[in-house]
Amino acid sequence: MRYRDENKIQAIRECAIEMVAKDGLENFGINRLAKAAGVSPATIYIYYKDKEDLLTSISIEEGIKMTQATLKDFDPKMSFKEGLWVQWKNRAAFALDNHLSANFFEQLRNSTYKDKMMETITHEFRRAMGDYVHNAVTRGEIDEMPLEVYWSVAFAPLYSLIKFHNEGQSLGGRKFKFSEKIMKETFDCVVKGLMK
Amino acid sequence: MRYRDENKIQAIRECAIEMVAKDGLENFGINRLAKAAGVSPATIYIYYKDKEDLLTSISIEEGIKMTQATLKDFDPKMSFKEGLWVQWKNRAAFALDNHLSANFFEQLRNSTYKDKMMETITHEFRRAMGDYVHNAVTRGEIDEMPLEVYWSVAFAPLYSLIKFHNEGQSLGGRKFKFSEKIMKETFDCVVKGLMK
DNA sequence: AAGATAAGTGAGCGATTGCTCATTTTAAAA
DNA sequence: TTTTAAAATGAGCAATCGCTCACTTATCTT
Repeated sequence: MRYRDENKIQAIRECAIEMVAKDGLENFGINRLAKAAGVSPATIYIYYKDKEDLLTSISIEEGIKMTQATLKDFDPKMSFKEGLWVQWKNRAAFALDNHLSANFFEQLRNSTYKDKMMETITHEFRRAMGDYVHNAVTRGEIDEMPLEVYWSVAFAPLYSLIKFHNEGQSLGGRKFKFSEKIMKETFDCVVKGLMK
Repeated sequence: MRYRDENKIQAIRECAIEMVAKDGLENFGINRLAKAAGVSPATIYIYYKDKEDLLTSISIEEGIKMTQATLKDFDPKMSFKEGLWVQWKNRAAFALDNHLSANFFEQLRNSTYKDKMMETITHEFRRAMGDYVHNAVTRGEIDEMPLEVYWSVAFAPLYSLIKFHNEGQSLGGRKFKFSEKIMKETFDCVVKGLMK
């Protein structure tokens, strides 16, 4: 027997993330990836069934990493405001530290691969958020609402800010820069809207 | 001389939008497009310099249509709350009526083509929003904030809701359905957070 | 040392990619 | 009617695509 070379599989994963993030999902290809990772195209098919399997598998792994990072020091029994703030800080820190992963994930989430990848992620999310949101409702901190509405109000603004920052986009004349101060102000705004 | 056949160029545009929306940007190709639109591949290059020019041109056109639709019956002199509500209703109606366009636009906005397309769109947006937001600030309805923060809080939640609806995604067990009632509730939540 | 088994490879398959060019078609201008 | 010039075409180019296979290499068990 011969054991799998963990350096190889890791090189494949990291190169795939970097390529998609930098050149775009539409320019991602197996032959390119093999060359970039320094392996044979055939080697990739030892680890992944096909191109779709590779992309969805990696995006699920990254999604789980992101979810776990977001939930660091988080406890479902926290007050609503404190709990959401912990998640915002964690999520922002992860996106800044791993902006290739974050970009990769965001591209997959807006592609035809989204269905397969989001199954696992949303299940993970729901398991983690269910109790916390329910507690906040029963404590009378927030109104009951569909989880999709909650996500849209509580997280979409943060994701948007991170995107503006990471992609160097700008609506004003000067380039937008993320900062803890801006994040806190935006957070206060969102929490004020959500809480009774 | 021979005149350009407007049916042809329109067929090219509409098929491109449909193909990207349904099969994904990563599966979009010129030869496919030509076959779907019933024209020769070479014909496409009469109207567009290359694949990138085609995608960015169409996305800019659709973006401008979307912006104009969003600003229907909108007046920069409106009160903050009324003005934002008009835009939410318009934007949601457009996305439901033209969900292929909306999906196409969203995919381009999350791809490597985003830089080229967003230049024009954000300029249009800034021209339209500048006065309105400024008025709201001087009237003391909202605090001053970077345009990116404003956009993230005021619009990102709506875009997220529309995506949940159009793409049939779901966080809860049952499928999420958009409705005027849910939109209004979400809107109230957002406005409460933004206004003093 | 020999045998077994899975990891890993490089060449290359058929299909498809973005794009071009020699040619034909069309309709206005002369 | 003839000329003219742009619109439109279909065949097909070089390059690349996703993927496979016959084969070599490494490391375990016997």
